[in-house]
Amino acid sequence: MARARRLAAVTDNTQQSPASGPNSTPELPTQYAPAEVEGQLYESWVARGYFEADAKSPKDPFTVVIPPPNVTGSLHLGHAFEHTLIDAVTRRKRMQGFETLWQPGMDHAGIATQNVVERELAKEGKSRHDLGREAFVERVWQWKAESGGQISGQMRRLGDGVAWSRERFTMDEGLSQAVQTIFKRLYDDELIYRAERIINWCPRCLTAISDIEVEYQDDDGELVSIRYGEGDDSIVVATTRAETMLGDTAVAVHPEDERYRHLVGTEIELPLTGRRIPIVADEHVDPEFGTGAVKVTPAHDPNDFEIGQRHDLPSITVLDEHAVITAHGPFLGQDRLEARSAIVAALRAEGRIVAEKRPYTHSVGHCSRCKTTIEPRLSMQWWVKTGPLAKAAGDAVRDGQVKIHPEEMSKRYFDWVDNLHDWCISRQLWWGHRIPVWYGPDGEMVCVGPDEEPPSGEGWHQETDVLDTWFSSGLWPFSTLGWPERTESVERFYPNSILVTGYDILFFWVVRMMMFGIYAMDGTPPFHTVVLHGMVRDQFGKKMSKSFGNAVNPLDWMDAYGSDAVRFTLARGANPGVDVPIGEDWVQGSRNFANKIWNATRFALMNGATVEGELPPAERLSAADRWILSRLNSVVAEVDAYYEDYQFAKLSDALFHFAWDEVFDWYVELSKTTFAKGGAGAEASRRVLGEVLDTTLRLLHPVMPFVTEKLWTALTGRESVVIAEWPTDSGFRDQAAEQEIGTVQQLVTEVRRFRSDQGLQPGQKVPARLDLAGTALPPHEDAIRSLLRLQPAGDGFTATAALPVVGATVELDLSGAIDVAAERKRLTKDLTAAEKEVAQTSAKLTNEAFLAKAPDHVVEKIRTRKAAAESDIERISAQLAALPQG
RNA sequence: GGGCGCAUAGCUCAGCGGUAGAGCGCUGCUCUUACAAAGCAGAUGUCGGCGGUUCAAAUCCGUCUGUGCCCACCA
Repeated sequence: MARARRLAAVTDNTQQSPASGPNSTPELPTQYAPAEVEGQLYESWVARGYFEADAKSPKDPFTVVIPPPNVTGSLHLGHAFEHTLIDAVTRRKRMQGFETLWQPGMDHAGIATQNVVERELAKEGKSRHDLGREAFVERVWQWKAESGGQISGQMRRLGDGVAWSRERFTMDEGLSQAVQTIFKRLYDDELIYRAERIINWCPRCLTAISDIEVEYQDDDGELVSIRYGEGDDSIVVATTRAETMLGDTAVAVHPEDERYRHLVGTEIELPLTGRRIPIVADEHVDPEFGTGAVKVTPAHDPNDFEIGQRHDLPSITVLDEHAVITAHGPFLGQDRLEARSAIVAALRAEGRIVAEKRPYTHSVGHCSRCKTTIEPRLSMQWWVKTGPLAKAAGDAVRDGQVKIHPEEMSKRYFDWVDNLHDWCISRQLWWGHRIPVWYGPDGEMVCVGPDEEPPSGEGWHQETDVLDTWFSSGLWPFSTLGWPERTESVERFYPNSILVTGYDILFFWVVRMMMFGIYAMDGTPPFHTVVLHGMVRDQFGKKMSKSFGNAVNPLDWMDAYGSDAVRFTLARGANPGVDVPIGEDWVQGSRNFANKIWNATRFALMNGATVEGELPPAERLSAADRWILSRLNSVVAEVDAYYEDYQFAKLSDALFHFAWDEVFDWYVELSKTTFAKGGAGAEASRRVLGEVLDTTLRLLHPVMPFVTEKLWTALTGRESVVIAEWPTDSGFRDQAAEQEIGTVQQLVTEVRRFRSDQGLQPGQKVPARLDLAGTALPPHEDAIRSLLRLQPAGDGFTATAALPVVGATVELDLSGAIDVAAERKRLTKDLTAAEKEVAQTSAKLTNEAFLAKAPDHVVEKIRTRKAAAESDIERISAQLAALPQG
């Protein structure tokens, strides 16, 4: 209450010098309340169309697509992070006058979404088969409607400046056309084919998945050694997957292996089956491993499949799609794990287990969606022949058409594209783009383009498989613009300017976009620059996960501290390509920063800061004014350079320190004296303060859009900072002023230190005499006295302390005796440090080798250091001498 | 098995050849007319170990230890 009354009084005092413009009597509370500010602002930006992009605009385009979030749920902190970076970049570009398109949308996320909806159904005790394909897909669309709404609500909350009117979904009519078009084209170019191969099969999802959807983990298995054959002709194989032996069609040994050479070409009996299988020689076998003999199961192991191909072996499938044994006999109908122990038991009964099973840790593939152990399975699937596409995708980066930030990441990119296997694109799912191929009654196969009628008639039916979800997201940079139509948007906004995404989907997504973009768009890669960011982690650098309990819902933090605070924290942690730890304390810190900006702007408004009119010429400005303008322009240049290099942490930090340490802690404090004096000096400072805040708010806007909008419009009375011009460096620099203010800061800090050490309360007024002769400080005497709470030296003034500093002397009259011991201790410590510095620098400056080889500026620097240390010694000695005895 | 990276203040991280930095945390004093979500002052590091290059090394090279990630058809 008391504070509120005091504030009212202050506001009254400033009535005598009102600011011009519509905001001269601002109604800003003393604390920034994000919740009251953020909500309304976003919808007004949307309503005014700031985020929409016009393909007909004469401005240069700047395009970036959203990495489409899966419709499986809600956004997490990682999305908030990614969106903050993209939003910051696009907001700056918009302010710089580009026709800016941030393309929004979502991904249907085939297998992931199907799984989520199947789980929903399971709660009702149903499976998708109870509904049938059509009804199930309908059900997924319903889910999409709900989940998608939630996601767009979160994006609004974050402040994402996306072109909502252009929002797309990978299962849209238009995007589905794009999918069909590219499929048909690839098919006709023989870059898509159908073939029976060993694929990664998930026995729970009941679909094939691609190599990168398999996650390998070390699992504890058991290696058992089994004797095949009888007597001298027997051979012992080692395996972790005994159940697949029912499908063995050979035993392989290394061609050079002396132990088994005599057996190659012979046949032995496969236990439990009565079948006879050949022993073949194959380079793939490692004679050092196990017994040096491998059982070969072409239908259930990728390596064995290849051995089978080389030796023309049959493939016998013994596991069905659920990974249940199909081979007739005692094991029929058993699950793979059940069968494994049953078969080992049966073999033991026959005395064929020669070495007891031993623990063996090996890498086993799991479905990235449901964690079920992958079953390699021979099956008929659709493939993209990646060779030529991947070559082009690699070359585009190699020849510099596409740049990857940070550059070290391009190594990983090359490792990947240069070793790419063909891509299995068919999925045995219901949710997704159905493959546009029709089969005829006589085994015909017709690929149907988007403008063609599918064949009809007796016996024709469409392929039931759908496409891998990454097939459609690979088209995202141009399908969202209306391709395959040659729309104005395609012409204008392709290629995209940049892509911002996590390094974790470099292979999944970026490589696919590169391949498809170059292929579909006549050799033009989809973007010029790829900016890869890290993963959000908790405050200890641990991975965030629901099961570990350290996952954070970004909305909770946005509710508590505001979106700006969350965004600023994330941006401030965003060093290129590395993971970003974030903790609630840090978000609080950012909220404090927002509040600080809020209050500094309140101060400016209460004191009539203005942005109207030309900036006064340098001759009419005080040293403080020139200093802060000089610094401001340096910071503009610095922040701009950081933006061009996607150094979000650096630019945020630079702004944080400039605003808080320089503008708020010094310039604003100095200006209090100026404003109190009034006159032309105050008039000029009001304009300068307005300028500095105006520019600082613009610079901060891309990262902290809400609070800057509220304050900037209050300060300037203009429409919106969203469409304000991005600041440019005017080139104004004033070394002399920077130095002069630096001296003021040094003096003030030194005297404050003394006051603090002497146990003086911060507010306590102290009579003092200032001798500033011979320095540039006289114009700052009032400010110095005010900052240090120094009163004029009255009649009974007796100096009890004399502080020589920066060539000036400050004499203080402390009513009681000063703590001489404390001060002496302090000064002695400083003196020792200074003497050490002199010793070190002197040693360098007398070192012949150093003088001969070090560059001039380094030598000069050392000289300066030595001189500074020497003058410190002089100063401190004088202070020590001036201390009263006792 | 390959490849990449990291070890700097209590915590999380910048710096990457010329006096050790930031945020948070910590200590002390304060409601000093924008802000206690604040102000002022302060403490804190043989920059993982060992060698080497250099006038000069947290920074470059080698090596050891610890640690993280990615890739791989280890039966």
